[in-house]
Amino acid sequence: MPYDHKKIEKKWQKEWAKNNFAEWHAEDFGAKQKKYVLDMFPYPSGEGLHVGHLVGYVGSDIASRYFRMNGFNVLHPMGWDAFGLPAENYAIKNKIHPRIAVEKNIKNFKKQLNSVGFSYDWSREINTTDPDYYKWTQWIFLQLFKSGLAYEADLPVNWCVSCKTVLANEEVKDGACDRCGSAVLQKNMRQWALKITAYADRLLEDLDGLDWPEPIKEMQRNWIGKSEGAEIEFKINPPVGGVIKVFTTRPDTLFGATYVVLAPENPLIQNLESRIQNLEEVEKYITQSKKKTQLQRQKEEKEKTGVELKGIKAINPANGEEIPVWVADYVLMSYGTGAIMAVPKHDERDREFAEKFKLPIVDMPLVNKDEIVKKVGGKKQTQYRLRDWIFSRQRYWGEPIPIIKCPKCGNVAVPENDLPVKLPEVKNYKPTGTGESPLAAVSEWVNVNCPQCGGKAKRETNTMPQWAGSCWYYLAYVTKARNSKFEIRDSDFKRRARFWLPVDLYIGGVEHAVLHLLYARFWHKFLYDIGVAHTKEPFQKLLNQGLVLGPDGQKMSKSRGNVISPNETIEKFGADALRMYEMFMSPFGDQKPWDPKSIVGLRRFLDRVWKFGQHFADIDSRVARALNQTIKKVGEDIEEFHFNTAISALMILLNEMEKRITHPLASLELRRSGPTPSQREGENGEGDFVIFLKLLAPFAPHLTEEIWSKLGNKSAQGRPASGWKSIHLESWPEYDPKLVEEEAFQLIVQINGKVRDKFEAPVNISQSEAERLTLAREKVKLALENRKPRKVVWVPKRLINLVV
RNA sequence: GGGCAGGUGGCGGAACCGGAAUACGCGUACGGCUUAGAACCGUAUCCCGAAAGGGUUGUGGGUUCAAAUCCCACCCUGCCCACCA
Repeated sequence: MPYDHKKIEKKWQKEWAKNNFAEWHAEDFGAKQKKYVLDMFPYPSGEGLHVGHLVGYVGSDIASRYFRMNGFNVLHPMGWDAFGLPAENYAIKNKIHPRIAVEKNIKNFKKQLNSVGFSYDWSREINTTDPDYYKWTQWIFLQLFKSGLAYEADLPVNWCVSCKTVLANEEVKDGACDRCGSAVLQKNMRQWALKITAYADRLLEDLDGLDWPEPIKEMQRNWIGKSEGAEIEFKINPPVGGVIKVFTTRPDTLFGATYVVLAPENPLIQNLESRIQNLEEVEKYITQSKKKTQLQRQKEEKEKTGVELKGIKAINPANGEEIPVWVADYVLMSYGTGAIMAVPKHDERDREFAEKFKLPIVDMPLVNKDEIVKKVGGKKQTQYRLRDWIFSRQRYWGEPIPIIKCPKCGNVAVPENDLPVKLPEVKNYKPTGTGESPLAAVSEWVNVNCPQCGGKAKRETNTMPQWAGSCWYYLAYVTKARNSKFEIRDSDFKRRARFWLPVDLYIGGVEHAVLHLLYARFWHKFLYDIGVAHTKEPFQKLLNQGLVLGPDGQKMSKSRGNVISPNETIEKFGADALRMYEMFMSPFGDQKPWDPKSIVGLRRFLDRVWKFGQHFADIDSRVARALNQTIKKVGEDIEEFHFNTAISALMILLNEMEKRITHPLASLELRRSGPTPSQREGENGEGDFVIFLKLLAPFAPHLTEEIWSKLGNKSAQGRPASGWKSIHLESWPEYDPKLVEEEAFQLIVQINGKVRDKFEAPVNISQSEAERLTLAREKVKLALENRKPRKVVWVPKRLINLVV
C-alpha cells in the first residue's frame, strides 16, 4: 500500500509548528558551533511559487537539517522582499493596493513553503515593507548621505518607458529593461545615486577571499571592469583654451595615434563651437545620436558613424603632429574621459572607422609605456567600468528617501528620531510617467518644515529601488531574535552580529550575480566602515541552484503556459517526493527541464521505504558494509550539495537491504502489499533500517518522522511533556571506517589494455600472487597465445594489465 | 567580438585525483499478480553480430600499458558581458 502522504504530511507539519522545538530555532550565543544558512528571500508575487523556486530552498533545508543533526546551532530564517516593481505591477494590474496585494501574496507564499515541510525559524520572519524594517533601510541611507556616498546630481540615466522610472545600469539587459523587456532611453535627469565606485577596488579585491562559484566572481570582476592605463593630454590648434584629455590602456601605441575622437555628449565640443567650420553638420550628428536608444545603437551592428570637427586639430604629444578631431558615438561619454586617441593600426574599432572615413593608418614602433607617459606629461590612471548606483525610482511602492528639500538649506536629512518616513496611503499609486513619483501628489505628506531652518520645505518624493531592502536583510534576521524590533546601533546588536556573521552558506540564483550580490556587498562594506558590521564580507560561501525549465525545455513563464506549481505536485505525489525529485533530477547547480514522469520514481522509492517500515525487517549482517559506505557517502555528498548522488546512494542501500531480508514472510510481504501487524523491536535489521531512516530524514522529513514514530520512538501524542522525540533531533549516524573498506574486489585482467577476464581477489593481494593467479586462468592463456608479457602493470585494488 | 560553463543510451544523469563507460532513476519490452486495468513484483534494456568477437563518451589528432577524464585544433549548446579605448 502506498502511504497516505496527505494525511502524514499535514499531521507532521502541524506537530512541528505546534511544538516549535527550541532545537529548531537558532540560539543566540548558544554553546554549539553556529551555522548561518540563508536563502535569497523571494518577492511575494501574485503567481505564487513554482517548482523552480523550491530547488534552492530544498537544498538549504537539507543542509540545515543535516547540520542540526551534526550538532550545529543553525540559523535558517526566511522573509519577504516585498517592495519593488513586481509587487507594484501586480497590484496595478489587479487593481488592489500594493499593501493589500503583498499581504495576500505573503500568506500564500508562506502556506506554500510550509506545505513543502521546510524547517525555517519563523520567529525571525522579516518583511522589507514593514515600517519597523524600512526604518533601518532609511537609516542606512542617511549614514551614506552623511558620509557623502549618497548624492543628488544631473546624471545620464536609463529610463524605462513602460515602468516609467529610471533604472540602474545593472537593471538594463541588452539595452532593455531587465524587468519588463521594454526599450530603455538614455536621458539626463536629476537623480539620487550611491557612490559604489568609491568601493570598486575593495569590491574587486575581496572577491579573492570568498568561497563563491568562480563564474560569479568573474561576472563581478567583469562588471567592475578595472583597467589600468594613462590619461594623456592633446593640445588643441587653434589654441582655444583647454585640451583634449584621453584615456588609454595602451600609451605605448601613442606614435600610431592618427586622429582623436570625442563622444557626442562631450562638453568640450561646446567650447570649440566658435571654431568649428561645419558646426551645423556636427550639431545635427550630435542630436541624432542622442536620440538613439541603446537598443537602436546595438541593432545598427556597430556600423561606425561620425563627423569631423573641421577647423579643429589636435597635436599628438609624442611626435608633435597635427591630427584631425572627430565626433563619433562609438566613443562613450560615461567611460574614461569621453575622448580617445585613435590608433587604427592597433585597434580594430579605430581601424574600421579609419577605413570608412579614409583616415591615415600608420605603423608605429611600440615604446615603453611608463617612459612615454612620463615624456608627454601624462599620468597613470585606473578606470572602472562600474558606474555609481542610480538610486531613485519614480514609483510608489518603495522606501521613501528620507530627505527634505529646503529652498534655503538644500537637501537635509530627516532627523533619525523621525524615522521611519512612512510611505503614505495614496489613492493613485500608478506611475505618472512625468519623472515625478506618485508621492508628489500627496501634498499633506510632501509639505513639511525644514528640520534645519524651520522654513517651508518639501519631502523628496522618489523612492528607493527594489534592491535597497535586500542589502541588509541578513542583518535583520540576526537583529530580530524572538520577534523583537530591529536595532542595529546598540551593543546588543553588535554582540549578536559578532556571533552570527558572516553568513556561512548563501543559496540563490545566478541572476543576482551583479545586482543584489554586488549591492549588498557594497552596503556591507560601508556598514563595516561605520562599525555596524565586523566582517568585511557578508556572505562567505555562495552556491547557485540551477534553473528549472518547463517540460518543453523553455524558461517557465505564465505566457508560455509551462509553469509547474508545487501545489498540484504535492497534492498528487506528496512534498517528500517533490523534494526528492527536485534534488535527484540533476546536479544542484545545473539547469534542468521538469519531467512530469520522472517524479514517480522517487515516489516509488518512498513507498518501498514505507513498506519496509511497516513490516519488521530482519536484514542479514552482510548489509553492514553497504550501510557504512552509505553513511559516509550521503554525509559527504550533502556537504558538497551533491544531492543527486546522495539519493542514488540511498536507493542502492534500500535495494541492498531488500535483498538481504532473511525472514521469508517479511520478504514476501515486502514484495506484495498487504496488511501485516508484525513488528519486532530490537532486531538487528531494525537498527540498520533506523540508520537508513536518519540518512533519509533531511530529504524526506515527513515520511521518516512518521515511520520513526511508528517504530516506537514515541509519537507526538501527549506532548509537550518529555514524550517527544523527533527523528530530526537525532544525531547523524557515524560510520565505522573499517566497515567502509571492502574485503574483496573484482580484479580486472587486461591484455594490452583490453579487458579479457576478471576474478574476485582479496584487497590485500600481492602483485606476485595476482600475477600467478592471472597467468593460470584459461581465458588469459588463450588470449596470450604462448606470448610472454613484456611488461606487467599492477594497480592495487583495481587491475592487472599484461603488455605483450 | 570577449569571458565562463558544458557536450556521455530513447530521456534526466553517474563515473572525471587516468584504471570495468553507461551507477541510480524515467521510459520501453516481456512475464507474474488481477475478471480487467491501475498499482505492485520479477526479468531484460548502449550499438553491430546467431555466436565468437568488435565498436561506442561532439569531431579530428596527440601523450600513455591504459583516456569520458590530460594536451592541441575544430564544431555545437547554454549563461554573462558587449563600440569600456
